[in-house]
Amino acid sequence: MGIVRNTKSVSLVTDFFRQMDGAVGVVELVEKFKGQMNKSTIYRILDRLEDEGRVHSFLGGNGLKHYAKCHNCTSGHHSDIHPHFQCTSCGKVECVSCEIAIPELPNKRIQQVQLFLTGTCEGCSS
Amino acid sequence: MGIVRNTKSVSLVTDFFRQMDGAVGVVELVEKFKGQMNKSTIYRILDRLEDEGRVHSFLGGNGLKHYAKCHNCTSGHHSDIHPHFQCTSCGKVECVSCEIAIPELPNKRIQQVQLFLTGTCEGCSS
DNA sequence: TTTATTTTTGCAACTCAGTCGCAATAAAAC
DNA sequence: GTTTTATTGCGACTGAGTTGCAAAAATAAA
Repeated sequence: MGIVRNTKSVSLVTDFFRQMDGAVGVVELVEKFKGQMNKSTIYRILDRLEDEGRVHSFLGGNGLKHYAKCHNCTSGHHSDIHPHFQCTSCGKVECVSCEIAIPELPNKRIQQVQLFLTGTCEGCSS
Repeated sequence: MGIVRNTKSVSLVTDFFRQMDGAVGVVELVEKFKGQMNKSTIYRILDRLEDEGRVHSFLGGNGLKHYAKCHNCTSGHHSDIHPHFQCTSCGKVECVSCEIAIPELPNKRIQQVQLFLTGTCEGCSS
């Protein structure tokens, strides 16, 4: 259904994503907005933003839900599929803008590819 | 530490993996062995089998832990890294024996690659 | 600007995967 | 057979995520 009403909580979250590059775990978002909104509210707003194609979600290396803003997605269709990278040193998670080579498998039709990379980021490897 | 004692529970689990091709979620294992062993026991046995290099674990599309038997791994070192595939129709999860092309990213050192594929398996696409 | 309508929020209680401490049990060693 | 030590069962717990419902806030209507 998407976002219908521009509430204070909605603009807090959208503002956050506007100035946020990279991805963030829901746990951190709940922590960040604790005191400003309820945890259910965050989950619900993120759901709606995802419906609208304004953020996309994926599971981090720990299996926990992460969100990052979309770039060319529309409501109901997420078109920017890309790998995600997490630095083992600083923990930061980011979207990686590169093509994923979809493997051809005999007798299988691949519909979705989730690629999660772990390593050391530029800041931490120096 | 690995498996030190060959208990009834341990052989039930190892027997299961011996005749199991593909991967299985912990939830299904807990369900399968309900009545024969406690859920904590399953988790602990799987941990130890993984330490030993006899099974490997990964997170399924739902973020839940899955296990599959290893082929050429040793205690402390898992050498068979491969993608995993889940059929959206029958739900079956399997290990895919193909090489993963590790993407080169500027200023990043990639240490680990997790590739999870979703689609339709041969049985379900006919 | 007041009232009515409908969405959104807060809250508290819940589900479910996974973990933990500890006493009881079972395997292996002696 | 007895002792030692790993393993198990149990129950309680943690932490992410969900849900129902009444209260509050946003938009639409008057």
